[in-house]
Parts: sequence; structure tokens; C-alpha cells
Amino acid sequence: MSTLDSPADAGPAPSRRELNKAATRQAITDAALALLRGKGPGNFTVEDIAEAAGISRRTFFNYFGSTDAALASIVHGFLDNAIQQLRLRPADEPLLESARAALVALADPKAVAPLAELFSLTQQSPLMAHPELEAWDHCRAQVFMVARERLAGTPSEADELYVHALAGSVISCGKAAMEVWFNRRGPDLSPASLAELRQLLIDAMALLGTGFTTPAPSTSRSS
Amino acid sequence: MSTLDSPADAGPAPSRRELNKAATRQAITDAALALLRGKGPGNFTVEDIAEAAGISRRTFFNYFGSTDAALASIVHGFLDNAIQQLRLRPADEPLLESARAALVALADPKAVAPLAELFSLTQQSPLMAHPELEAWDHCRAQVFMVARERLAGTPSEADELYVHALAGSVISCGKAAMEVWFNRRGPDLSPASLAELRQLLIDAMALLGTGFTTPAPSTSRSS
DNA sequence: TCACGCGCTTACACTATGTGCAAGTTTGCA
DNA sequence: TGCAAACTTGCACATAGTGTAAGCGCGTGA
Repeated sequence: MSTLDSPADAGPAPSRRELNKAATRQAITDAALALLRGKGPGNFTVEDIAEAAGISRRTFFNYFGSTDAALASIVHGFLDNAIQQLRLRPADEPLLESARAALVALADPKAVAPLAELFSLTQQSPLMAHPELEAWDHCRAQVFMVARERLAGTPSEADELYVHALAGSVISCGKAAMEVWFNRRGPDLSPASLAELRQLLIDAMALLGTGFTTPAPSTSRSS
Repeated sequence: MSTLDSPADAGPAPSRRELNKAATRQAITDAALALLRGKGPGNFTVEDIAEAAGISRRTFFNYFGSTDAALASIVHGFLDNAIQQLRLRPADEPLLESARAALVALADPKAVAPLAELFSLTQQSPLMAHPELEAWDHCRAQVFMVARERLAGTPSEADELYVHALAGSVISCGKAAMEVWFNRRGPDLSPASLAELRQLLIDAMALLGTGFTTPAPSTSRSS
């Protein structure tokens, strides 16, 4: 989201309007998350969220197209952050290495906490599947674009298959690492747990880089 | 496996009720596809589909949860078919090889045609994204189960990450091949086009098997 | 062959979702 | 200060999705 440390920041100038909008947006997701905690997935309506956020039902729909979309914005926030990290990596670095670095950089409590809570509240509830899948796919599209930019000008510039397959696989492996981590540790955010997440992400990218050769490749847990 | 009636029939005994249900289901998807052709995505309602299929609106919802779900059943049909092919492969074969074989076996006009038309009608229309992503994810879960079964008893039985990452990557690469193929050929089902699809699927699996080492790996088109 | 039971279809009613529109309110700017 | 643009809100309306109970068609056993 925002890294507003010093006065001379990248933003042009956060006007009052934009601050209000950001605040409203935040109020909506907060309210939605609170209701998810309190009532469980599928047991509250847009009207409930709007009331809890102190806005009208109509205004809710000015921000999000559905309850799901409001909750998925949490996932979007995390993944957008990941993309941002990815774009910071040097362009001549192998993409797998960049992805590994970007993901590991994101494995800190601040960034993972909302995601972990969302997962713990929606686990094995297909009600959440739709917008979450869409969020990951959006991220995939971003990775695709980064990968394409990097390959621009190289001999294989036009190899769409390579770029599509790579982007999709990177996302799948990142997702797999997150999923395994959550299955093992639940919403545990302790340093040891986060270290394991980092190792899983590293291992997942390594699997991709080695073509899934050895079924027992990792240092993170070998049965 | 053997019933007295038909020579090569696998079903236990298609009763009249089941035939009716199958027919209705088919009528619904046919009607939905026809409306998609005629009016474009998002420009028709459940009521329209029901009317075209000769059933009530309520009955539609007895079969599908939404218009999207009705159309996604086409994708589901294709992917279920792929899973079936995958399960026919010998259990000691490498999974990538099995996936390659299963996918190539599915690259025939009969199986691909409905999928190709659906793609051509919904391309760059996010209205279709949700249920389609869900269909792919369902397939991913199936591949995951197959992979887990195959590794049961091997030294790496408990390596969840490996299985999750592999299943996800296989799906992503299959998806990538289909996407590239459609971007190149559109709804072209000529033998040459299908041969290219097959080659793309093979190349995609090869990329996965070689860890995406060479950015210019394929025989399918190198710019 | 017939009648009973069960499953599927349907109409109805109702809640929730999502959107267009116009009026009211706040913010930016000259 | 005053105007214009952006944002919020209430209202109306079309559509989605579901529970319920009555009606119809299919399978089955007497």
C-alpha cells in the first residue's frame, strides 16, 4: 500500500479527496473483515458491511462490485506489493531469482498478517475461491508483463509460450508455497513460522528451476 | 463393467430419468452457447436461457448456479476428460510425461471445438473469467490428487510442496499452451492448427521439465 | 397392469445483488 | 467567494438466487 516515510515521497500530493477515498476504502475492508470474523463467510450482506463502515449501500458499490471483491482487495494488496518488489529487481537477473527475492522480501509479519487471517477465515470455504483466484490471476498477468519486458530485444523475444508458461508456473509455485505453509502452521506468524514460509518459497522456486527432477529436493522438511 | 444391453457401454444402466437430466443439462448449455453467440457475453439473462432451453427459470438453477457456471461446464467437460486420460497413464510414468500424453490425446477437433468456440466468444471479456478460472483450479486439484497417489510409498511421500507446486505448474503450462494457441490461430480447427496446439503442449511440458533454462527452446515457432 | 412412492419440475414469494439516475454535499480552484 | 467537478446518497428497478409446496413423470413392487 503506502510507504510514506519522508516528506519527499513519490506521490504527487495526497489531496483531501484522495485521503477520504483511501480512508473509506480502508473502512470498508476493515468492516468486511470484522464481519467475516464475527459471522463467518457467507453470513453477512453488503448492507451489513456498509452500515459497519458508516456509508450507504450504494457507496459500497462505488468502491467494490461485491463483498468478495472487498475481501479480495486484501489479497490484491499483498500481490501488488509483490509485483512492486519484483519490478525493483535488476532486469538482467533471471526471473526465477527475481521472483524468489521478491517473495522472500514479502514474507514479513506486516505484509503476511492480513493474508494469513483471511486464509484462516475462509479456508475450505469455496465462497471465497472466486475473487481470490482472480487476484492470483491478475498477479500472473503482471508477472507476465514483467517477464515480457525483460525478454524484449533478446533472441527469443517472440516466444510467447515461454513467457506465459513461466509466469503461470511462478505464480503456481508461489501459491503452492503459501498453501503448504498455511496448512502446516495456520495463522501462526512467529519468526520460526515465517522462516519456514521463506524456505518454502525458496524451495518452490528451486523446484521450478530444476525441472522438478528430484521428488525430495528441499531443506524445509523431508518427511 | 459389463452390462447386457450395449456392446461397449461403461455406464451401469442409463435410466430414463438420467437420460432426461442429461438431455436437459445439454439443452441448457446449448441454449447458453447459442445466446452467447447471438447476443454476446453479458447481454442475456438466466430467464433467456431457460426460455430457450424450454424449462423454467427455477429449473435452470437446479442444474447450474449461474449463467457463468452453465458455460463453464464446457471447460469442465474438457478438463474432466483430460483428467480421465491422465488416470489411464501408467502409474510409474513421470507425471510430466503423463500430462503431456493426456493433453496431446485431447488435442482433437471433437474435444477442442466447444472450448475453442467458447474462447473465441469470451476472449478479453472478464465476465467469463471467474468460472473459467475455477474450472482450471478444479482440474489442478485433480492433478494434485493423481500426483499424490503416484508418490504414495516413495521416499518423498510427505513432500506436499513438491506435489502442490508440480500440479499447479502443469496446469499453468497447459493453460499457457492453450492461450498461446488461441491467440495465434483463433477458433481455427484445421489439422495444421491442431498440430500446432499439440506441439505447444509438448513444448510447454518440456519447459517445465528443463526448468525454463533456455529462453528459446521450442520447435513450434522461434520468431 | 395398476397404484404407490420418489424424484424432478414448476410457480410463487422473498431476500440480496448490482446499476442508472438525479438531487444533495464536499472538495478543488480561480 | 463562487463555480465546477467529484463524491455520496436515496430511490427505483432489473436480475440473481433460494425456500417451499403443489403437481407431474418415472420406477417398482404387488
